[in-house]
Amino acid sequence: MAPRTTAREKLLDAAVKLIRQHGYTATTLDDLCAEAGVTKGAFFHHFKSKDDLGQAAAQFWDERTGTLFLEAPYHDHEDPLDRVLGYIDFRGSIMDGEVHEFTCLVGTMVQEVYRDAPEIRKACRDSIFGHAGTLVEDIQAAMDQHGLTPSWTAESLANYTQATLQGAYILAKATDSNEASLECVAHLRNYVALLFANKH
Amino acid sequence: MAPRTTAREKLLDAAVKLIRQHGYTATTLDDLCAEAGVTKGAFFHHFKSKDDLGQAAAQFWDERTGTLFLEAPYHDHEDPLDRVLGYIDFRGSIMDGEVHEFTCLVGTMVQEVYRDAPEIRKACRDSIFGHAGTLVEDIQAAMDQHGLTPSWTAESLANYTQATLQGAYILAKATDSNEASLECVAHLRNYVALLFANKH
DNA sequence: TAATGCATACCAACTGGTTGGTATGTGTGC
DNA sequence: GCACACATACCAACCAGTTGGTATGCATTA
Repeated sequence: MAPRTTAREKLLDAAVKLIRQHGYTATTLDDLCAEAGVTKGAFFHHFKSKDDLGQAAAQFWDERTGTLFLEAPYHDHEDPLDRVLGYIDFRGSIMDGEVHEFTCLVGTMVQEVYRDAPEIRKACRDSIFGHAGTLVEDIQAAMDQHGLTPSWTAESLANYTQATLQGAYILAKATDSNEASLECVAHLRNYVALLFANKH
Repeated sequence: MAPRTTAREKLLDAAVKLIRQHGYTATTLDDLCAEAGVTKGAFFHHFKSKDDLGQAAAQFWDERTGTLFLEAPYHDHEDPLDRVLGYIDFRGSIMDGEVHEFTCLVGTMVQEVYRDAPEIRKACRDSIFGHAGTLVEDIQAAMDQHGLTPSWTAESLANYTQATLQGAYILAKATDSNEASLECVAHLRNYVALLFANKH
């Protein structure tokens, strides 16, 4: 990925890192500027307020992760079910390194700001549900291919994957480890496999 | 439940309410004292610091929710699988009212403090995994009764229920609604039902 | 071609209000 | 009297945001 050169991009990178580590409120403007290597003046040249930065960070996160998933190998499978299972496997494969490196910016941020910063909440919602939306087509295709007409929808299953992954991140932060999180990914994979195991 | 009479209990109630609404860091000592109807002097008589209150709040949450679940009707089922499924149904039945009323204090708090307040992180971990632990016996009994010897463990399935519920709370905060959350509970229930649907 | 004016991207210092916490005082019950 | 459970007043540090400035680039004009 091209190195960030502008102050705005540096601040967004700093926001992704520090907010995942410390939360939104505990991350101060001074922290962000120090991490980005710019001054408060530069900050306020690009952002109207701290909340403006938070909203931009959620959108930036959505774009960046969107690119990551767009280029992920699970799209290469021909079978839609393999794509869905491959997506879950991919999510597990990137649950590595320091906890803050693989946990989610928007899931972290929305927990504490959902009442006080509606614009940030909406940006977080759009990121989470927008990302879930990228899975719906493959899930629906797998349902059609298997002749499934269950009581649940492709959309609710897609949302469910995001909920369990967000919850896995909470377990990671609670334990400061990825062990319980990876077990959750295995259960999620098992659930999807079970759903489509039934023959029609 | 008996009304809270001491300042300490009032502060803990205030902490549960305000931290679920605003997050830990954004909830100030002044906010807590105002909500509890006491002064800073009372606060610091009972708590050494804000972080001390945070740790006590996590423990208080664990005790209070422990009592709630201990008295929940799902224990009445004779069949252990019915108790597990009943537990999930119960979790869904209390996902009602204002979002902050049914979301989780410890899941909210650990997201932002896990690096900066290890004592709070541990109290949150103990609450989450301790609560998961209360399900292990029923899950194991259901496994034994159904003759299941899967690759996963009762403990990992118990942890998985907590992860998906925590994630469901994140979706609730992102959408300011319980709709997506209840769908997640339905998927969780479906998964557990599927696991035990197989005959031996 | 050079001067000028303006826009942009910053910088360093500053500000008013807030914050977590401290010091001291007071009332009550034993 | 002392311990306890508070209340009040205060403090130093911190916070988000502001202010006045500089440096640079670009378009326009003479």
